[in-house]
Amino acid sequence: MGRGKIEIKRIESNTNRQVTFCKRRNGLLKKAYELSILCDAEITLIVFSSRGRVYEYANNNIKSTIEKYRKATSSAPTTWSTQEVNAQFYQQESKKLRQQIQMLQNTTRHLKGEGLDCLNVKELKQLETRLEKGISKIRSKKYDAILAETEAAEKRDIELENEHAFLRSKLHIAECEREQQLNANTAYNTFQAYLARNNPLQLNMMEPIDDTPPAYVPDQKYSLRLG
Amino acid sequence: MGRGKIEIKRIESNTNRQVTFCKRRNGLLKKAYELSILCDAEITLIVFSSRGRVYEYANNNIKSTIEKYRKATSSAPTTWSTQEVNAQFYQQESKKLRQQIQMLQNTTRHLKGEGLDCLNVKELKQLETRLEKGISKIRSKKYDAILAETEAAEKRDIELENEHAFLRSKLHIAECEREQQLNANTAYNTFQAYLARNNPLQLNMMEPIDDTPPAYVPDQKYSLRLG
DNA sequence: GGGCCTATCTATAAATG
DNA sequence: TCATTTATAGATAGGCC
Repeated sequence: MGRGKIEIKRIESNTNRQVTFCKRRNGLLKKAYELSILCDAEITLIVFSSRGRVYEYANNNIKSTIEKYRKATSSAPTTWSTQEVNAQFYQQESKKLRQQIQMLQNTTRHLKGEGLDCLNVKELKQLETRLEKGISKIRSKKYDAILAETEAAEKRDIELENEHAFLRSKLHIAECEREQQLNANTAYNTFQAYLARNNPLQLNMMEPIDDTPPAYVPDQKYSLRLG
Repeated sequence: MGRGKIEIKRIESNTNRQVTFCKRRNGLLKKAYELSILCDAEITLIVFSSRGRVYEYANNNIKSTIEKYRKATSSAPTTWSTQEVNAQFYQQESKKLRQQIQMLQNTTRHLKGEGLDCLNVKELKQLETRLEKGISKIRSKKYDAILAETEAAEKRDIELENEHAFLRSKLHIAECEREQQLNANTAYNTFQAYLARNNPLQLNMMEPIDDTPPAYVPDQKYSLRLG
């Protein structure tokens, strides 16, 4: 139906295919709707376009229709849905894991000395032996660990002591330098006082005096003496 | 398309509805097929007749298409199938259980004195204390068990001894009776010999002699003595 | 503007009452 | 079966990101 008859095979032209998809999809959905109404049928129609877009028609709940279809076709119950298989698998897995946990808990309880009533003398002796082995291993490991920690602490002590000594020597040097500077300053001040008392022309008295001592104090002294 | 236009509403005539269903269903399936071919679309079509018969078209695996649809529409993940919920639940359960097993195995290993490298001195000490407590409990239980077993053995000994004594006394009585009988027999034989030597009439000598002694030997003796 | 989708028009094929 | 209704091919335009 259309301007010409067409062969039922994939339409090569992208545009034509796209347009035809749109038209025929609408037609299909409409016909599905009409059939469901006219004949009281339950219909689910799912269409994926080639680019992955999804269109659907369902006159009823789509999931319930799918479930109904599953039941209707599962007379051969060999095919399980992924979810069903998963559920079963993990259910069994859980069961096994729970059993394993039971056993492990029993073992742990016994090793902690609990729930021993079900054991006889022989089993108690075996348990005791095992615990003795364990405790000896633990003590050995503890000894190693203590040794290691002690060594680490000693090493840290030594390092600290070294650093301490280094800092002390540095401080000593700094103090010495400070003292030298103080001595120098004292000499300079003495010289200034001397100038104030003995310079009749008041030379240099108006110059600002900053904290840093003049670089060549001795030269000044000498030059003054020579002058 | 047909001899007359029809209104889209449920066809009341059963026969007409049936015929229309058959025709339109085939038409729908055909159109679905054509669309899937012409436009390279993935289509699943499920139709239930009002009498419960199922018809379907799917150019691809119907289950995989349905799964694809689920995923495509599960941007609103409010509706999960029972199987999906189950699978998820048990999957999480398995995960948790596996973690629990991991922890238990670690604990057990530590209690056995294995895999201790990850522990520090404090943890090792705690472990040691715990093991010591365990071992003392086990020893106490072992002591109790040994005691119980010893007591049971002693009790059994006593019972055996009692039984032994009882048997011995019974045997003693039996031996006494036997001896008395032997003595009685000796007296009888002596008497017979006496008869043989002193009885001129050979009275009673031809009587058979059986092993069982006569019931009243003493009386015979006395009677003979008196005679 | 460009790619993708849909609507409109019309002649004709297809569906179906 | 077949008259008649419907669907739609082809071409093109409109709308939306």
